[in-house]
Amino acid sequence: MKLATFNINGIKARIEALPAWLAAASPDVVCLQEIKSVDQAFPREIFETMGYRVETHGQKSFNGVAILSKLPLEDVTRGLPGDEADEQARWIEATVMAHRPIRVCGLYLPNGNPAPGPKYDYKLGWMARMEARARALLALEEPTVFCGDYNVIPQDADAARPELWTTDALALPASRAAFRQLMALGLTDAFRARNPAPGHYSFWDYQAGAWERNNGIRIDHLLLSPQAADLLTEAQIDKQVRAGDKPSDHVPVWVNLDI
DNA sequence: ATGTCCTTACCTTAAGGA
Repeated sequence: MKLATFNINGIKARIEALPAWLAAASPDVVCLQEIKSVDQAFPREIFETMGYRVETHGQKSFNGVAILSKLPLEDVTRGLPGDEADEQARWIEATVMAHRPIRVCGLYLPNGNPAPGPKYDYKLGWMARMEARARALLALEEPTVFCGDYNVIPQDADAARPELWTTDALALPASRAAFRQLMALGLTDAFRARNPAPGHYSFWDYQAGAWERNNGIRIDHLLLSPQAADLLTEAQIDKQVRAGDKPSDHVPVWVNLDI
């Protein structure tokens, strides 16, 4: 099963690039972030025609996540537990009915800039809530994948120019500590596990010629439960998508699971 | 670290977010 994560930075703006990548890459399941659309406005027919089931958790203008799947989905839930007052659409879960069921969580972790400040407080609070949710899911000891835009550069090796990010919410020590704490629950960073060398990125800013200079960062991750990690055969970044027509500032990251 | 992009709205232009 090929499972991908892709921050598309707006479904309306990516209405051509996303189907083009789906047709070329043929993932079985894709978690999308930043759909920037309410559920009713999401162009689901385009993807249904391509053989995908479509589950969205959107909001107006900002954020919004979705799962596209060629396999049946069960028990779809929306929203990250732990704060009834949080109205930002950043979390969706579904059980993908592969040969063996696999729980997939699609997430768009808050950016947190500027830090310090209320946005950074929200980021750290959100990460604590995610850790609680991950802990509960991991206790089930089933194949589970947490994939999405984490807005965290885990290590200096995940940035072309780490010195540019030292005061940024994506790389501050507290952000990295919260990410490490999540990993310490027993998760495997799929891409890093299969590609230990530095120099692989999933995001290049639109500004200042970041793509042309390969000034990238790796912030889109698929974290695997032990039972999912046992199934991992391959993990890749579709870097060339960033050079395509009207690209997102992120590119797809995907894994193959032997399931 | 800002040479851009996306979305919305008091919509031929600015703002907020990233």
